[in-house]
Amino acid sequence: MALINQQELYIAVYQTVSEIPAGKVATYGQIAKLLGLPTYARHVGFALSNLDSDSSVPWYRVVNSQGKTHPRHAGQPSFQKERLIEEGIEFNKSGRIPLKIYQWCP
DNA sequence: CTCGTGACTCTTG
DNA sequence: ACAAGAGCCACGA
Repeated sequence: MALINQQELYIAVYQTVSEIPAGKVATYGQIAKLLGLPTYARHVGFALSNLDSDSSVPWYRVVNSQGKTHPRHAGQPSFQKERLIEEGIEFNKSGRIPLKIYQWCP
């Protein structure tokens, strides 16, 4: 699908993120690529930053390419971990998610 | 038009 | 595994 307004991009991001099944994770870059925007990883992240805490979008299933989240946004680092573990996702020794196993493959 | 900003990604060392 | 630098695109001032 061809976008491209910030608003449309946000909507598309929310929709795509919502499609992520439980027990799987995706990276910002992956979301962007799925939308046909390989270089829009930052915008994907920005779209999620606009998200309200009341939103039903599972943003915690979205991590960066290293299977981790930046400390920049991490208000509650344990929240994401607990939430993911609850869905069956386990963390590596270094606290990262093994994307090889848990990355969402559409 | 130029500059600064942003939940990112990739390549190096 | 971690840190730093460069690249990337859209938007507001």
